[in-house]
Amino acid sequence: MEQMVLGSQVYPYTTQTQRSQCISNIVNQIDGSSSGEGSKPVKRRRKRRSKGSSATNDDDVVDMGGVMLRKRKLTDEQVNMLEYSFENEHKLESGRKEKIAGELGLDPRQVAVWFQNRRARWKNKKLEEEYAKLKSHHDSVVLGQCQLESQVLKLTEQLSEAQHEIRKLTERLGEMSTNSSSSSISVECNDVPIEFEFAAETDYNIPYYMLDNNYVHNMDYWDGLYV
DNA sequence: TTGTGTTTTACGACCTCC
DNA sequence: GGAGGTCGTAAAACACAA
Repeated sequence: MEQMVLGSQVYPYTTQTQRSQCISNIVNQIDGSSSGEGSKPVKRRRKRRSKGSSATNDDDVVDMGGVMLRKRKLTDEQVNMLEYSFENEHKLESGRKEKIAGELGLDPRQVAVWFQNRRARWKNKKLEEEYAKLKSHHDSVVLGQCQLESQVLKLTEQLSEAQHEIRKLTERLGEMSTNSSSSSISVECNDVPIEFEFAAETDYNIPYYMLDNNYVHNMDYWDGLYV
């Protein structure tokens, strides 16, 4: 394993990629320490730990040219405890933060950051759940709409066929009425009994139709509406 | 081994509340 | 004004395919 040294700090690396990252980290460190506190507000360079140093416990808090780099990965136990605490209360007041930090051996700032990130993850999850719920509802509405549209199509076809039948019957009745003295005639269309009544002392060419004992439409009115 | 995508930790900027 | 919140993002850590 190769290594680079900056002051008392050692940056180990094994690959060219890691070497480049070591260089990048060192350059960043130098930039950070050399960029003095100028008159205008300067963005402070973020404290990052070096790629080479594996970090799992408090021993990983190292001094990098005056910048303290803390451990990155929390232990499973710490995360479990934080999760448990988060389930009880998503907000983190000062006293609770200090208490958790003390119990877990963490910096209060780390606890605060962990809660901030955890809230963000929780919010994202909630949004995803909400989206899934809305999408499911939307899909079922669309499906219902499709079913209704197909039903409308089917009924429209049936209506058209019925109108066609009625028109043919009317033509036949027109011919028959000239030879008949009856004021009504009963026929069947598609197994549906239809009774035609001719209004007395009125125009024989404008009949009313009874379907299931209900007057439904005048032919011209129907044609005007649906054809 | 390396490139790449995802997750986790950490921070800066800005906002709100007391 | 300070504490603590969100938001956006950097960068390390990690997982995994090629």
